[in-house]
Amino acid sequence: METETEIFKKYLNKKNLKFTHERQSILKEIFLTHNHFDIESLYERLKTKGKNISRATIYRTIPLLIESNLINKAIRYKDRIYYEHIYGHKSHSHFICINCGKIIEFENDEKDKIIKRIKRKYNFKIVESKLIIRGYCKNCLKKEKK
Amino acid sequence: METETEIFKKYLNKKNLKFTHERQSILKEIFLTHNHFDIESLYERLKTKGKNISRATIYRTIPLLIESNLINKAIRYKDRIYYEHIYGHKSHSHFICINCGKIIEFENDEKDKIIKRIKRKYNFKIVESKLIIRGYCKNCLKKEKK
DNA sequence: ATTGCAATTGATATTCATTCTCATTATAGC
DNA sequence: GCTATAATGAGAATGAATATCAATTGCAAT
Ligand SMILES: [Mn+2]
Ligand SMILES: [Mn+2]
Ligand SMILES: [Zn+2]
Ligand SMILES: [Zn+2]
Repeated sequence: METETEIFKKYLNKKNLKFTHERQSILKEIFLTHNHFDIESLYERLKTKGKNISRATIYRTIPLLIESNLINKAIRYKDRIYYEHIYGHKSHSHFICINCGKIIEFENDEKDKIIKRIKRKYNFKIVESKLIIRGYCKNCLKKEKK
Repeated sequence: METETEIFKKYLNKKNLKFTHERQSILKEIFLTHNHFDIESLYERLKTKGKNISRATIYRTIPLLIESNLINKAIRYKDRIYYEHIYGHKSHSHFICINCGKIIEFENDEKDKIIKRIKRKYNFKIVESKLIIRGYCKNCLKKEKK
């Protein structure tokens, strides 16, 4: 199985783009843990580690990682986009708690069936599909009752 | 079957809010046709008809209509939110063409099944759920080939 | 009809994520 | 190392959405 770095390098090469230190640091930081992340927190995490990479560079790198099929937009919450790894992870959907922001992933093989049917029926070229559930998590419901 | 106006009035009443001319005009314009719409185009449509209602008022009225279960957020495209009627319309999902913005609605009873299962399994209180497909429509694919 | 008062409005300022600009610097192939 | 081209950082710009606030309106009680 190829490493994330190999995949990213291959992609950049194909597009005549460069594997800069900044892109390397961003890639490394993102794949350090398997968490949903947003740009601002990624920026802060890098800063903490002494990597003063500008927000602009991060914003410019994200689409490249998406194009490389390494990450994806997972969900939008409070005007921020949360991304996630997809390389090496089974496809899944998300529930997000409107109150506390907690994200729960769940399997849904049925979704792929729906997508396939729609694709056949309408002759679309599908780029992405998402099933998102918004609501209140167990914890937040408990608190509310008090 | 109650009219949209009756429903909206009832909701406003319950919340001690007022059925103003502005809110009436916005409601009327929205339910004039069954189309997905965004705030800016709604603002323009009202203007054309001599209703100079400020954007602020429209932005403030939309959440009230959502709370009344008359409309809903349908899809996000190019940084704009597109809304749609839900009152009197069967639940459905959306495909949107990334190239031309065309929206196609499709039935998906399976979605409700998924949602119910997830709800049971995790004890969520579900507020909304969406299945969205992004890609290229037939027309845009045809053009691309040339 | 008048009053009183909370709700509403419009104009404008503000916020905030994201994108753009551009002068300076780094990368990679020769 | 040299060169062409891509990339970067700093800060400005954008644009949808929200907040502010003085002036206005709706409506229920008199
Ligand atoms: Mn996930
Ligand atoms: Mn629709
Ligand atoms: Zn929660
Ligand atoms: Zn199209």
